[in-house]
Amino acid sequence: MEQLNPLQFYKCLADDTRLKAMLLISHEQELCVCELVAALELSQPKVSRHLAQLRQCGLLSDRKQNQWVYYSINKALPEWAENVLAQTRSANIEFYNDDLNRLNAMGNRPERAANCC
Amino acid sequence: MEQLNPLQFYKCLADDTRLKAMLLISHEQELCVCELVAALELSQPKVSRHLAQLRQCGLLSDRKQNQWVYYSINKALPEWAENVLAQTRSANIEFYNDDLNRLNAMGNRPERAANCC
DNA sequence: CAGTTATATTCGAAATTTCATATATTCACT
DNA sequence: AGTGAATATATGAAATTTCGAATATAACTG
Repeated sequence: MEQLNPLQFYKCLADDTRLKAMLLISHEQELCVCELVAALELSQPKVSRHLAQLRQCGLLSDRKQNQWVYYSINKALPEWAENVLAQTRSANIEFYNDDLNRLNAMGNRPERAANCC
Repeated sequence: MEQLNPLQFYKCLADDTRLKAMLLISHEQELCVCELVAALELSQPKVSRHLAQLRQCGLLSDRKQNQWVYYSINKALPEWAENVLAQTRSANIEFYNDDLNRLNAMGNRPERAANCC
């Protein structure tokens, strides 16, 4: 993958679904599609499509475990982009706070325990 | 003007003309429309339209002096947004370096001296 | 006041993006 | 094999964004 260009980076963040997904994932380290569907109250195909775009542009990584696909911030992101995300996340909690509450209220979340065994 | 929302902010940055204009202005403190037209090699109405949008969203301020309108980064920008711009600008010089060179090569630039008398 | 330069705005067309819906795939469980 | 849950993708329509071209405004110049 060629070096992330700032225009492409900001185009990725210039959509409500993608921006909230990025901030939620950044806040939670890792989220699977069904958790994002519940938190954002959006259709599964819509969420999946935007996550695919974020992965293709190099903003997210995914890992498959059992039936779930977990997305996380790509570790290979340039430092400036990491900083941009961190700044945005910590200064705009009210922007995604409702989504965070729905996430925490969600029942039947996939067990992350399996991650470490 | 209501509080700048991160989605609106990133939508403003998600266009080649607007992003380069923001980075150039951030780099030079202040630029007028004709300087941006020369640096970006774009039509005057196109540059003007994008600058108007950036001003309306609160990213830029303008000041009129004689026949020129100078645009600068809005001092009232939230700190996180200022930091985002600063990070982006210093880590992506190659993204707008050609434009900067054209700006410096430009003859007949309006005299900024009048600014201080 | 006529001409020139700098900037802004309008408007419909073109390009891009987003979306809902339907369908495909993969895996777990029985 | 058969069912259901989680995820991905294809497709054409709808919405949004961007653009060029024409025109408007405002200020300086002679």
